Amino acid sequence: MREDINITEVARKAGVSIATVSRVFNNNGPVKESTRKKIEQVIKETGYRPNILARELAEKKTHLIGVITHSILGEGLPNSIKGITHVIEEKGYNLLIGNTDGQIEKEQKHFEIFQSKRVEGVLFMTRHFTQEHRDVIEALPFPVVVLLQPTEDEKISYVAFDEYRFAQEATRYLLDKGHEDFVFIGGPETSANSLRREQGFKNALTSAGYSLDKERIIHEDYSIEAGYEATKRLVKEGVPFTAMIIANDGMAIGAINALQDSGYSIPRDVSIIGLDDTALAKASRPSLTAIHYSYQDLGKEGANLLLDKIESGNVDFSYKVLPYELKKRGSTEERY
Amino acid sequence: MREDINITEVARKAGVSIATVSRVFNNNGPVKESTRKKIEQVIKETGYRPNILARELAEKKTHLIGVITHSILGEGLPNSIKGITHVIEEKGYNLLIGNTDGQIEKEQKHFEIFQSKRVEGVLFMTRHFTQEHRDVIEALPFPVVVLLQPTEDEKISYVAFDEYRFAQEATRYLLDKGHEDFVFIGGPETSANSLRREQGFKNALTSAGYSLDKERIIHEDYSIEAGYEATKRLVKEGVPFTAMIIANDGMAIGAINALQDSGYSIPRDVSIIGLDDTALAKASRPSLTAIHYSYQDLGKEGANLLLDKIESGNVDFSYKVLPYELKKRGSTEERY
DNA sequence: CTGTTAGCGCGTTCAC
DNA sequence: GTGAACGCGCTAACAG
Repeated sequence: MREDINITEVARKAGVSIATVSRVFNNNGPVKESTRKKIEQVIKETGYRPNILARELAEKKTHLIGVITHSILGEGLPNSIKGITHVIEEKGYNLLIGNTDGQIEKEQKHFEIFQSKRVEGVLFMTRHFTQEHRDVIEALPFPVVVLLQPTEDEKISYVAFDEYRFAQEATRYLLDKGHEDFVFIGGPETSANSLRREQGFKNALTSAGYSLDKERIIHEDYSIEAGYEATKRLVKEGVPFTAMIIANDGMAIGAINALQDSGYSIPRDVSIIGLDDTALAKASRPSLTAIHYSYQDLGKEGANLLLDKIESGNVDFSYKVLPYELKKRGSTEERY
Repeated sequence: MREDINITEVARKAGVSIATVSRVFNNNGPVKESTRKKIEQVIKETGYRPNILARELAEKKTHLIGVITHSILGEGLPNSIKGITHVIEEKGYNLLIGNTDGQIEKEQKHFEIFQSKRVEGVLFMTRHFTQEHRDVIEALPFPVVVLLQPTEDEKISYVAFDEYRFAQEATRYLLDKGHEDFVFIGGPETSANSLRREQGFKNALTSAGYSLDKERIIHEDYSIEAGYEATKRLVKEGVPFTAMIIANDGMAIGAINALQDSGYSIPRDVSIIGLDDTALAKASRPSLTAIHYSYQDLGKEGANLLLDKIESGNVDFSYKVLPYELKKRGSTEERY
């Protein structure tokens, strides 16, 4: 482990002033070839790297983007991060990650830390976007783009999926196939997006002239086990149904397994659509018909929007709703 | 969006000197209650947060930990990051992420960027640990802990799993059950850990007195599809086997599906063990017997080791090999 | 209790 | 071509 070295030290070793070292390292201003060589030599020998903190302090630019997220598990966030880094690293920015585990105090705390770190912008993911968030964000000295949630506000830009609409479309797809008895398994009620999916589901049914019993709407925690148990319960209680719309594919896999364990055949007896399409969907037997959307694009679009705000000082409100696609697979199509 | 404000401005508004503001904000040194109140008032009104760059420049501490990783996808990294942040955020450190996509030039580049950013230490994940890495790391002015790879060196500390041994143990488990005809599906040959698993597999067989044909060892890209196709090929070619050891659970799921599609029953006709246990393993039917190990613990242990080096200046070599467990499930046990 | 001042390491004038 | 000196915002040491 070498010692950290600074520009003064390099200048001393090369017998020049720091200004000249700076000129060489940043390749601006004229330097005699011989002194350039000598300085480059010293830089190589010492492994000198300029202290970016000092540079950034002077330039008032940190080239730092923060991401605040409620969860780093699952397929969503890693893909988003991949999309984000792809965009920002190209422009010389680095990524700082703050994980909140869904706790609102931690969200607040990370905004403060990031402000102190002088990040130039933040991409913010949360399960629920509230008035409190709006107030906090508007008081921040850097732009924020919200991911995954419409801000319902003409001020804070966002990039999101149309959760309501794709849930509606998935439901209509099964309605069109003649199904009448539906079950919806959603995520926790604290998830705004799970509620939007539920609304889309309900709307599709009611506008098709059906009414809903309470027992047909269930909330679970997104886990495979929860999907399994909930479905087992439905079977045991004798609730009649031939179609399931399930908020994520983990729970959908659980449902498939539960039904098969109970002697049902899929899709002959029950058709299932997952509103989420991860590796699990393709792995299961039958494979899961699912709504597909790209978290990587979410990250990319969010990062582009944010960089635009940072670099051109654009404070205008804008938003982007990303596309989705219904991937038809074995859980709805006979012999697919 | 508010303006960024600095300590001088706060001092001016409160009619005091910057030293007093500093004392109030950092709660050190004595300050009269009335002036404290006034300063706190101004801080609240202005939303002032100290510029950490300046502080860190003065203190020569950044509280920044870098993670350099070859992939941010899959279950491994997110879990590692969760473990890492859990440890470091408690001590006031933040996480900077650098993704290399497995490209060696990017690894080098990120080490340089991180050095410039004056990170206080780096957790380094790579597919293959080479002499070149050793040289780079030893010239760095901050400690590095390697994750996932033994450094085979008494200098660079690491935390890893015992890939060789658990592959060996998995193989022995099926040997003990009487299997004689094995197939091994590994990851890409550029992955040192995949090779270690392969060695463990081979050793178990040869030390039990069996020899290996080449065709029984296959390398694929870890995807479900690749596992499926490779297995279909084996069946088609009529290679006889009753046991499979597969490097990750994605390919194992592919294998299960391929065998079932070909009319085989698992585990009656073929037993399968995955050397990796993600959500997929429990979701499949039959569920997958797999070697389980914790990436979250990997992150935690790595972070602890690194923080120890950072905070107590401990440069001694040390390493940690994490435990694993064979989770027996349906792909090896009849009616499990 | 409170203010003044010297660095922290760098980029950037402005002279020479 | 090159160097001296200032400023970025803050902490810490010292003075009062």
